[in-house]
Amino acid sequence: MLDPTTLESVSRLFKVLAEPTRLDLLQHLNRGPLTVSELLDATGQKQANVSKQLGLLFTAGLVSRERDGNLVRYAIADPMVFDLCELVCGKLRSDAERQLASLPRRARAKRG
Amino acid sequence: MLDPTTLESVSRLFKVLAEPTRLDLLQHLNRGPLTVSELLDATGQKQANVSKQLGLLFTAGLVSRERDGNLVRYAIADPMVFDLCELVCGKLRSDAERQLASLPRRARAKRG
DNA sequence: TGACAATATTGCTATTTGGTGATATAGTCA
DNA sequence: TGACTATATCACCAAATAGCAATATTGTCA
Repeated sequence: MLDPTTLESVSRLFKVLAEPTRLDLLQHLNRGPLTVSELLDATGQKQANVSKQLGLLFTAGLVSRERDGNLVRYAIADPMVFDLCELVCGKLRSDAERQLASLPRRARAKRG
Repeated sequence: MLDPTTLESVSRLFKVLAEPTRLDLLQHLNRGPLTVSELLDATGQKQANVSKQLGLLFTAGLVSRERDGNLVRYAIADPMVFDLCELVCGKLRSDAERQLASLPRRARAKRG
C-alpha cells in the first residue's frame, strides 16, 4: 500500500508518459541520442513545443541532455520507459484480440 | 516504432493511471473485489467522484464490475497495472538513492 | 564586435478534466 | 404501491496544460 505522497509521485510519472507527443519523442530517442533539430524533423512538431516537451521529459528524469557546441543532444536516461510501453502495448494487443474473438464469425473477415 | 494511432492509445492508458485517486482505488482493489461503498470508506472520497473514477477505470478495461443486489462490486481486470506501478516505484527508488548519493556527506545524516 | 543558427522561455488561448452538489436510476424490503 | 439504499449521471467550476507566435538566450563564425 502506497502512501498519498508516493501515489502522487507515481501519478506524476505516468502523467509525463500520457501524451502522444512525448511518447513519440521517446521512441525516436530509443534509436540513439538526437539533437533538438533532428527531433524537429523526426516528429514534425514546432520548435517551441519540442523544446517544452523535452524539458518536461528531462525534469522527470526520463531523458538526459548534453550541449554539443550550438546543439543540444538528448538521450534516453531511463530505459524503464520501454518496459512500461511494452506492458501497455501487450495489454492493447490482448484487448484487441479479446474483442475480435467476441465478434460473430460473419462480421470478422475483411475480404476473404 | 509505433504509429500515431497506437501512440494515442498508449497515452490514453497512461492518462488513466496518471491520477492519485485512481491509483488509490486500484491499490485497494488489489486486495480483492470491493463494492463502491467499501471504496468510499477506503479512500475517503465523495461518492460522485468515486463512481466517476471507477467508470473511467472500467472504460479503460482496468477493472471489471458486477451487480450484487443493490451493490456493485469492482475488481481488478488486468493485473498488468501493478507491474507498471512496480516499475515506476523502482525508478522512484533508484532516483532517490542516486540523489542521496550525490549529496555531500555532511548534509546526509538526519541526527546521528 | 556583428550576423547568424540552435535552443529555451514567455505570454497566451483553447481544451481537458478532477471534484462537487444535485438529481436520476436501479435495486431491496415492507 | 412507497420508503429507503446504493450507484450513476448531470451541470458546473477551477485548475492544469498542449500548442503556438514572439522573443530571449546561448553558442558559432567572420
